[in-house]
Amino acid sequence: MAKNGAEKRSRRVTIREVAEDAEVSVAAVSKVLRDAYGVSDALRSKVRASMDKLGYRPLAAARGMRGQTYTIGIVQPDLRNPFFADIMTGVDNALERTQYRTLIGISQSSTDGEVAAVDAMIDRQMDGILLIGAITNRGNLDAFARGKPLVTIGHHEPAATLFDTVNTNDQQGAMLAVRHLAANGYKRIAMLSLNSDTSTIIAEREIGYRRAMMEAELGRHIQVVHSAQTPREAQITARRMLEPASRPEAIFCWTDFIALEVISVATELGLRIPQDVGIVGYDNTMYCDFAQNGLSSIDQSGELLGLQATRLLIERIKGRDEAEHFVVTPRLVARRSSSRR
Amino acid sequence: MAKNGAEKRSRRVTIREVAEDAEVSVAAVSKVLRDAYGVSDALRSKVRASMDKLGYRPLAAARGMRGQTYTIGIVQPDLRNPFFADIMTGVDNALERTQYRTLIGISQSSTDGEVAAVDAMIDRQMDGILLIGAITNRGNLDAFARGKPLVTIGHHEPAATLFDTVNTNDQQGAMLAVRHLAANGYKRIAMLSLNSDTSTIIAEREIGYRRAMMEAELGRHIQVVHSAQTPREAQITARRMLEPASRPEAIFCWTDFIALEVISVATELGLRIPQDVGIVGYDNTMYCDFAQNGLSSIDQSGELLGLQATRLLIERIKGRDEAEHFVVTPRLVARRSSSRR
DNA sequence: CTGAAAGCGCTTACAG
DNA sequence: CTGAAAGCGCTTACAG
Repeated sequence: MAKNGAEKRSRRVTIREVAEDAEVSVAAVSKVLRDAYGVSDALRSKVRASMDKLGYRPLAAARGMRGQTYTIGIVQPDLRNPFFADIMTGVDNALERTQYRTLIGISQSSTDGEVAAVDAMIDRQMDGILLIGAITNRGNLDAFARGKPLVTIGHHEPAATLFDTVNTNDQQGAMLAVRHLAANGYKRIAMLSLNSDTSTIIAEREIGYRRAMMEAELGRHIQVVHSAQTPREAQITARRMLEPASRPEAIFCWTDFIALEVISVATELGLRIPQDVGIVGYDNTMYCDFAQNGLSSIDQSGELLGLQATRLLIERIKGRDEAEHFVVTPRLVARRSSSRR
Repeated sequence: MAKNGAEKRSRRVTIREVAEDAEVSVAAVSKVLRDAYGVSDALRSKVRASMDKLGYRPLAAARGMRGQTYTIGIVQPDLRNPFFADIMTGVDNALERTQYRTLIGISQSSTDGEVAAVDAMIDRQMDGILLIGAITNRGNLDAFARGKPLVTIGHHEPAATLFDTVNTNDQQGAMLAVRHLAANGYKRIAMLSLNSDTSTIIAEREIGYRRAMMEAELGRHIQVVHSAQTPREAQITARRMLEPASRPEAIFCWTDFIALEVISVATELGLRIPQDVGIVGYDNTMYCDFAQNGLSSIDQSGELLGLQATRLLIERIKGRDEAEHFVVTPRLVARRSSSRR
């Protein structure tokens, strides 16, 4: 069994060996490790020297049994969405010059998957959890938050008290998209949304879409189509939407990723963008800027969201227990895909 | 300090409470948990009932102190490269119906970052480590492998004995790309490679490129240009390569991601693809298939790589200690970007 | 300022 | 088949 391999594996240097080498107590070494108060400079440097000499590294799991593991767990639904990389840039910036490391878990875009992923993080003694694109209900989120400090990104729960939320104003983001398309002369503007009755950001974007359509007196053209987020499903849905009989003049997509699929299908069908169909995405990921895409999109500052969420999480870990709810104002970035004028 | 928040946090149900509830010993509960031998059905079901009743969840960190954590650490250099998602699909498939979970760490594309990321995994008691796109030297890899079972994806080290490697034949992949371009009438074929003197897969691809160019009697046109993998750097390099004076007829890019940048810059400059410039990428990620890209690419079966690497890692965890080196044959997928004939 | 001792939640021989 | 006890590598009161 595991014995063979394990036996041969090099034993770790422990805090006890460092203590022996430095001729101090184990407790003293622990204090140096944690930068705790009440350690003389002489003792500290003696211990540091022994640590270096022996190549000591603290075992996070053991530290976690009593104190912290200095690890933040990030739970994310879909590795294929490049927006996640933007968020992570902000997270990394916030964590620079701290002892914390991040570990990423994938929630597989289902409620069960999300619960399992967060539970796994709690079981593995993360000091705090950053949950991205949550789709589970308030009850579960509260339960998570009772287990560990919790901050969500991309989930609206303004009345939550046990955890913090970080969002852009998604309703406003959708309104920016619709107003922009309307200003460019598009009237039959459809929305290609995510097939989810649990995502609050999707709900908000749909509300914004409807509101802006009404405001622009295009209420009779309101059409919301839902699709799963797999490339395959998105493609099928796009193909259906672009059939000549019912083709909208413009499509507002809930994320860039899906908008790129629509551009692809439209291109295949010989449709010209933006003349035959206008397209606006969401997230303003790096793909929008490629000349072959030229995709207009709603920028929600992923980097800022990641940065702010991480700051809030650290505060929570340090003991804050009043909730904070942070909301960023989105911004439209117009490119070729929607500029008919 | 952390006290306030921590004090309020709900205490976990421990193995001891389960034992009390089921009126058995702690050791008995542990055995049920691990599906160990020597437990009667009666005892097992009694314990299971108590676990469910109390909502018991084992604490991985505590298990790890003596046994396994049932966690596999995956270290990866760049979240923006979509090829990683393909690998993860294979990993997840291999782990289905096992107790293992994955946790992903980012190595920031530097040697120091890679060492730090792997060390962090070891400190956090992962049962095994999957290292993707390694750039560190043999000595460090051996040191990692002495700490934990280790398998690499995308790193050639055929003589390694302490860890397994999983790769496509990168030399062959590059040769496929060049032969395909040559067959399509391109002669001045340049390679846009990664700025790295430590990546063995890059080295192999460059060797393959040179070999195929010689074979096609295009040796005088050999040109290898290096760029960092940030979108910005890639863009600057592409712009330089596409200047009229020195423009190659075709560019073979070390990864799709970079090829998309080249398509973007070429499109901006008004160059037609594939007439004015032919392009082939590597990895055959989902973006290749978008009609606006139509990017020919070398498929290296990311899903298979992930699946096989995970299987090997589990074997290592279970005790295997002879090295295995798995190599997949790459395959060219031709699309519009290179089809001049 | 320093250290001995208890304990975190598990697993592992070992004895019965 | 079952259980009492030691121990994994740390941190945390507490005493000096």
